[in-house]
Amino acid sequence: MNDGVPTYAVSSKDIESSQATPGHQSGTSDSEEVGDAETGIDENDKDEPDPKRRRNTEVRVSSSYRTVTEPRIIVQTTSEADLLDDGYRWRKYGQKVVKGNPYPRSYYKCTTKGCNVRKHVERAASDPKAVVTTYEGKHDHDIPAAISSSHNTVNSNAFQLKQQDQVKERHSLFDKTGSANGNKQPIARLWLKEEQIR
DNA sequence: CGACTTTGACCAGCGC
DNA sequence: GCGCTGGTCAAAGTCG
Repeated sequence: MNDGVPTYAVSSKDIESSQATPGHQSGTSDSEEVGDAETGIDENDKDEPDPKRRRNTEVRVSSSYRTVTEPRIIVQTTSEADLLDDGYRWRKYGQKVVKGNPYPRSYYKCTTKGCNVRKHVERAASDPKAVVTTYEGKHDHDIPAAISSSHNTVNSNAFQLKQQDQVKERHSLFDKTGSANGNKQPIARLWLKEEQIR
């Protein structure tokens, strides 16, 4: 997959299972197709294609274009919440159902100006409670102070340290506040381990 | 009013 | 060469 790209993964077993999932049929692409409803809508006016469609995009930054040189960090958390608030602000830009996993994968971008960090969030097929977050790139900025979540800030600091020092360690997150308030933020466990994925 | 989410479509790589 | 799959874009809609 990626060669020479340092990838920090966690619980490779889970990741493996979520990737491979043998015995799982794709079953996608129901024979839905465009049936009939659409037809008859300004057929003649082909001059104006769907506004949704973007035809002439100058430069597409497709995944394949990227010369994967950014560090990829895979973080697995055990949480009931889909989105793990790590202190940064993210904007969702897509969601896709990937093969072998009944749960959709969500794509987020860091909304900080100039920061091109992306992250993918998906649940493990085998364990719905396991949320796998894949970070691509590194934040070249501080955690936005606007984020009002002290407990999360602690988490992010720890995470940032992991990124920088690349230390392998295990962390318990949201522990103090999570149990104290016991509602907004579920207790999540973050497993960080340095690992090379080839 | 601004920021964010949702959702469908497009595109390129990869496998068969 | 074709079809499938994953990843991203962008407009519309929603919420604070």
